[in-house]
Amino acid sequence: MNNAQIVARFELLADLLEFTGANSFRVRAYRNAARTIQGLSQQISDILADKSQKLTDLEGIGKDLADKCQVLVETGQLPQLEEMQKKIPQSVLAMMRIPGLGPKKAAVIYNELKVSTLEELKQACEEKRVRELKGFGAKTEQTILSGIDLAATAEQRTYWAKADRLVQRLKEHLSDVEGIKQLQFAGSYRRGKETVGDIDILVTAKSPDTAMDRLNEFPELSEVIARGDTKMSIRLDNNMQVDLRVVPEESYGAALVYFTGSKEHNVKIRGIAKQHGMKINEYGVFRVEKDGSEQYVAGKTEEDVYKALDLPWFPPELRENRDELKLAEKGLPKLITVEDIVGDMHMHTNATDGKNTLEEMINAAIDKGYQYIAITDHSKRVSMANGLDEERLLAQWKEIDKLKKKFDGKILILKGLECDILEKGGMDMPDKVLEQGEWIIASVHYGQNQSNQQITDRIIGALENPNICIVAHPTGRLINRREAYDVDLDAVFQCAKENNKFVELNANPMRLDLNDIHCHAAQQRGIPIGISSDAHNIEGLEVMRYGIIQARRAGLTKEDVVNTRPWKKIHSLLGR
DNA sequence: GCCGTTTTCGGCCCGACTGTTTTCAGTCG
Repeated sequence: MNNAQIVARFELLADLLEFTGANSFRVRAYRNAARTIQGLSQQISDILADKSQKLTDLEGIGKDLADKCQVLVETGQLPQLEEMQKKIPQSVLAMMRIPGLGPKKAAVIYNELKVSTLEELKQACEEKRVRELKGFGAKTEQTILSGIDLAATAEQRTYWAKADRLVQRLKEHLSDVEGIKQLQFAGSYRRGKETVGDIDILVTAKSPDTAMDRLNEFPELSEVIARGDTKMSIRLDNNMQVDLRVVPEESYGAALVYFTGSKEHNVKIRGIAKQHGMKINEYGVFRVEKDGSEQYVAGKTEEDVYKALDLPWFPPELRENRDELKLAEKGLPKLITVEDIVGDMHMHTNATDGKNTLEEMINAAIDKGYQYIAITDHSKRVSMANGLDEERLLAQWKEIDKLKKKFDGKILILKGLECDILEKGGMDMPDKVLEQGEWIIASVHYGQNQSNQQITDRIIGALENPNICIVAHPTGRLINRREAYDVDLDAVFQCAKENNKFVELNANPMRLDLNDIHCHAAQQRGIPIGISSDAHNIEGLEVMRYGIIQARRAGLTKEDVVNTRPWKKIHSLLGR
């Protein structure tokens, strides 16, 4: 049983426990453990097999959950979970996804009305049976009814890049409003998560109503979920929720910390505040006096808030309660920025499935100020993309040799290829050809359903080939669309390290592969990471910034990344 | 269920908003 499967079991158990009204801290313990495991780059089964390691050393995993992990790995089952699943139909849990319906209310509906599916619940609402329950009313019934479809279709988070476009429209809409002083988008958007659930807006304003009235006029608004003195929630036509919060100026920094999250980071710093005899909430940091009174200490800016707790300001991308607090003790890393990037080493032209010509791509790269680019079209196995065979590739490289002269002094153009790793292993191009190139990428496009062993062997085989420089999108996942293929990244990293090879962070917002956790693991092993656009047209070069955000979440600095260096340095990194 | 510079018990972050009550429980972030 792999980590993802263990995580799913623990999450399900947490849901079931919550539904049965278990101690909420116990529920949280399961969720925390699931989170920790999700963030591991090593398999639980490997840790168990390694006598020098202990599961209980992991944060949030004590004796009990360590035992449960072991049982899961060894038997693939968890008796406690089986028990609960027998008692509670899984369809009941879907009710808890309806906005406004939590575990308590869902349990009442299930126990009193014997309703266990969304379909039955809809019927019960329509027959006005729900409003008869104690603690329920006509309004709640209506909320449930309108939320049922949402619960059925929801669960899909929006790509960061798409959320960003919405944020820009909201920013524009709220920009020239008289009375709004400060405005910032917070939440997972600000932390740069690869997907975003909802949009959080924080403002300071003369009166909350100015901001709320303006949001109320947003053209994409479909309904107002709630509106109080300082807080307003709306839903948009695309079902996305937007929360607006208005705070006083002296609380702006504290509120920004609070609403940027993550929840886990906040819980942690609240604990630290307590140790300091202080309290932190969205209004500020307060010293708690012996008589119980509270004294405002800080809150105007984020820097003030962290400083009051003897902490440095954390870039939002690091606020995940992974290891940022430990890092802070020796000084936070200087995270990479998009300005550090001096070249792009993965792009396609109209020779294969790209839209633009060689020269168009080159000129676009010059406009971006790059020192160099690698032209890396597909190899022939990717027939769908009109992949290059030996003859066409050599012709393209000949052309590039000419262009090298033409663009001399302006930009360096590298002869590259995105060469497929064949299903049976081996490269989709003879070595005698590959060795004439300057930057050969290896990637898996076919046979993605193969076993862990097969896929791992294929990638390792590629990295051991002296002509290969880097493995592209190493896990093959497509966010919200396709799971990663079953690959032993530990073994891949090991091989990359031994052979002076690199791994890619593909900046396409649907890929972002490697993800933040894997990039961090590669960094810790000292494997240089190449951040590439994988552009298929000139506009595609712009996705580099999404890769940078992901890299920042991984804690990468300029030094960890391949294409922050001049080409000559990269050449020597490869041991050439 | 986890955790420990208040250390093996007793905490565990904290406040806004809603709907249903008639002072508050539930939900959410």
